[in-house]
Amino acid sequence: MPETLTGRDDEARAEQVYQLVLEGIVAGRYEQGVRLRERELSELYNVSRIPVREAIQRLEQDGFVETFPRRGAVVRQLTLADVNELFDVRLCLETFAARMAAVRVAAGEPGGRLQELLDDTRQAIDDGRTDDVVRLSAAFHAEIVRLSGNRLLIESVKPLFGRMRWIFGLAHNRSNELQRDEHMELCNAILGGKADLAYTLAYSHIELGREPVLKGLAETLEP
Amino acid sequence: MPETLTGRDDEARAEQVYQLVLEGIVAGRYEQGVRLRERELSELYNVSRIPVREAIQRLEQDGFVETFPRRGAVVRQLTLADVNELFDVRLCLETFAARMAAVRVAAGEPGGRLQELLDDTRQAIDDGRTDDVVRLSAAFHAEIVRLSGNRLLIESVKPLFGRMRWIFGLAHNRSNELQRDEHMELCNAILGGKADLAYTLAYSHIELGREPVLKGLAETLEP
DNA sequence: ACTCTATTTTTGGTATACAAAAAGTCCGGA
DNA sequence: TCCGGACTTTTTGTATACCAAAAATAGAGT
Repeated sequence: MPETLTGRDDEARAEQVYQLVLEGIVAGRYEQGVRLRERELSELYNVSRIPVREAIQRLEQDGFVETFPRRGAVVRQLTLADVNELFDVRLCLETFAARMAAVRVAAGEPGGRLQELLDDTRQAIDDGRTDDVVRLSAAFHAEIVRLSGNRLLIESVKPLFGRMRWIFGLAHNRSNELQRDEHMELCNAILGGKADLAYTLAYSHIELGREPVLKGLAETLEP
Repeated sequence: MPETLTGRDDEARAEQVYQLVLEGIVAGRYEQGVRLRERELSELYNVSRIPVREAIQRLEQDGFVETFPRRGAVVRQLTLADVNELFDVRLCLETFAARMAAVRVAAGEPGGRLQELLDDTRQAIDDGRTDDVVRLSAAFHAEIVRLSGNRLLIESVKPLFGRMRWIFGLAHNRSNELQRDEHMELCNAILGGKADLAYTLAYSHIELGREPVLKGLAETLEP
């Protein structure tokens, strides 16, 4: 097992445990429905139960596990309804973020790393680095939210992005090329300060992602 | 001090500590900027540090305290920017909830306790029970979100409502009468299945609440 | 008054213990 | 064989005691 708290352990233990377990869940090493026992994890990662509890608590907030009183934590079972709900909430928040980002850019705020992320994605696609494409794509969405300037929005969206990452691990997505094109259009709208256009483009871009993910997940769920 | 874990303490200690501290913050007993020391709280409430830590962690997620590594938790300082951000995110999520609630009612789902809450508010206003009016008003908003049927949305909105309660404790609101009229219109739109109208009414109702709260808070912040 | 140092507090973490609730196991009877 | 209840084991939630290291505070010297 490659997952031990190696090297400098002067970092926050709870944070490390959180990351490791999260990685395990997203990568599918912890299958859905599996119980996460405190002692088990604390022995596996060589920490006491306290950081483990803290990590589990955070995993629960972020929607990866479900806990039951006196029964502990279980890796959540993702349903199609969950995915639909996730896309609906993303539509609410990310379209607003796109509009606000455009408004702020129009008002003179810097455009952040938007263009840069887009260029990097281009490179990653050309090089066939699929993992990087996914990561950069997610970073693009996160950057838009960051550009909205609304800290509460950023905070509210964070758990949604975590879930997206998880879902993408289970259900593959549509063409990276198509997505990048949409990102480019959206990027131009935001950097051009065109708020309504940014809103519309963000809406259709997110909505276009729904069906493929639902289909992909449906296959994984019922083989 | 009336705040000790009295009676049957067979309930979750962490939950009780959370509630008690939260109550203290909302009621203004813990002023903004005050440090929340683990030992202090554990002695005050007669529990060990573990439930206290868990409670503080949850208070942080819900936006009531801020924690700094090795320095612990501090009651957050609410700024006007925070209030604006909160209203913006509420506009995103609650208007969507109102629309969805109307759609679902139109599709035959039950209308929940919406009408009932409205009637109770009427009574509370007539009786001059101001606290109940505020509580019922908040419950009305929560009920709309619940009727949206989106569990992720419900979850995402919960911390926002907690913050609203806090803010209303600091800055008083506009006329209960006016608000109730708006609630009534919104209720009718939802129960009538008029999705677009529900959306519009929810939007203006929330937006109308912004200025008074900002003004009220500005006075409290700078006396 | 102001800065630098020494002392005390406080956090984040470990280890251990224990009651009570779940979960798991076993056994006898239909 | 299958079922249901009694018994045993696990696991959580919490308490207590303790520690290193960082932060806050007090103190001393200029």
